Amino acid sequence: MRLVVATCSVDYQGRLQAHLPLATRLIMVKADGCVAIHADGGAYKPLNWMNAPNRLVEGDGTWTVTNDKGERLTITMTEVHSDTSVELGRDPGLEKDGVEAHLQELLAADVTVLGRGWRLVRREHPTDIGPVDLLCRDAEGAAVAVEVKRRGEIDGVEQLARYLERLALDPSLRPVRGVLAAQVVKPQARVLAESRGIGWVELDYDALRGVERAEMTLF
Amino acid sequence: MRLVVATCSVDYQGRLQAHLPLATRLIMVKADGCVAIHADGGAYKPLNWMNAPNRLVEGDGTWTVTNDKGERLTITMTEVHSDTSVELGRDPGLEKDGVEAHLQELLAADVTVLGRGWRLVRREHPTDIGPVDLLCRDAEGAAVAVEVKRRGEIDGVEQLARYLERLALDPSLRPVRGVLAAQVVKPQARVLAESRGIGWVELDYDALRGVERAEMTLF
DNA sequence: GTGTATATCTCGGGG
DNA sequence: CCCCGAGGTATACAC
Repeated sequence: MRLVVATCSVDYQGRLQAHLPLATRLIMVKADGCVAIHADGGAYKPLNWMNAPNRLVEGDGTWTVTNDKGERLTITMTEVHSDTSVELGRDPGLEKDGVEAHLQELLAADVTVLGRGWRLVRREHPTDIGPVDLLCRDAEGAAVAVEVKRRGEIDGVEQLARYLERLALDPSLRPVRGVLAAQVVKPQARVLAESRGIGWVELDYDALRGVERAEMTLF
Repeated sequence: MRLVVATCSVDYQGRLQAHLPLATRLIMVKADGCVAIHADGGAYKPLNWMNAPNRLVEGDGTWTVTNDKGERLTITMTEVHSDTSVELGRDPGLEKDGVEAHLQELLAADVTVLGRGWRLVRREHPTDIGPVDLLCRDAEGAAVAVEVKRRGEIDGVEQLARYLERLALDPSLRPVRGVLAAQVVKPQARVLAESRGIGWVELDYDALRGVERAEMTLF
């Protein structure tokens, strides 16, 4: 990784046009070639950047970074305050827990959390516009499509509604109803869901995990 | 801005739980207090981070960053390879051109681009689920809701459809139709729009800007 | 490659 | 503060 502190102006031309007036900034060049220009604030997002793969040409006080999509980043430096490189090596990567995929796993392991007597037919049940998170049958044997979210918002309801439209075309599933399952279901999402005849349920992640742990201990 | 290169492991607990095994990384601390841990690849996004405002406590080989939302980032360093600080000063900020807001401005300045004889009623016309980008009247005086996007995709059609549902409840607007206006309208979006009776139009950004420039020259 | 969904999204605006 | 919408979203994954 190369770290350059320089007084510079920057121009980006590609998906939009953007210009940074002259100021002192940090320019980070990673091993994969990506370039990021950071100010001393504004969370982790750089002011400007160019992802890999790209080509970096260092000219006289000007760096030009281009890629195959026709994007171009031009850094014009009036003064370079420091220019250091450091070898970091390959990173073992981030281990996550508590994202939607995990929530879906926990639910799939015991869909009776959603309703007494329910059973799982299939995870990631395919439709022609994308996969439904969980396809279940309720105690009466009726099909239920479940959309799992960390946060239940309007777009989750829309997504489920689109799937329901498709699933309803399959005679073996009809009639099919939908349930939005999330740790939190926002008020707007509740309103929209109810107005479309879609159910919703809030999940307790820690309890789900506790249930799983208890069962793993049991067997 | 402070830049520390260290061999460290990292744990984050908050919106999810995440762990980074021991490896050498760059730790960036900005003037506003935000902390980001970068590997030597993976675009500009850090592996782990903590936004401002927060509290950073430096202990013996361990940094602990906490905030009021109950999030906690713990960095355990086994070796510090370098630790430098640099004064960057306040950044003048990014100037953008070519984003949706600008597209909407250009369209609002001349809605006849969308249809002969159209006139603009209001920009950001409010509904109870959000504002419609442009509300117009066509040559016959019928209401038209226009959703402006840089790229017209399925979610833009859904968004406009939701607005149309609401607008149709207003007798003074009924009947109201919708048009998705974008520089590019994706095939799926076209299909979905047409199946819902929503129109779509592709815009030439440069031409729009040229028209505006020409008019500004004229008057 | 396009298409679809997720994200500790980030960021900004409005109430 | 939350809610909502845009983003050069980025990123992963399926087709």
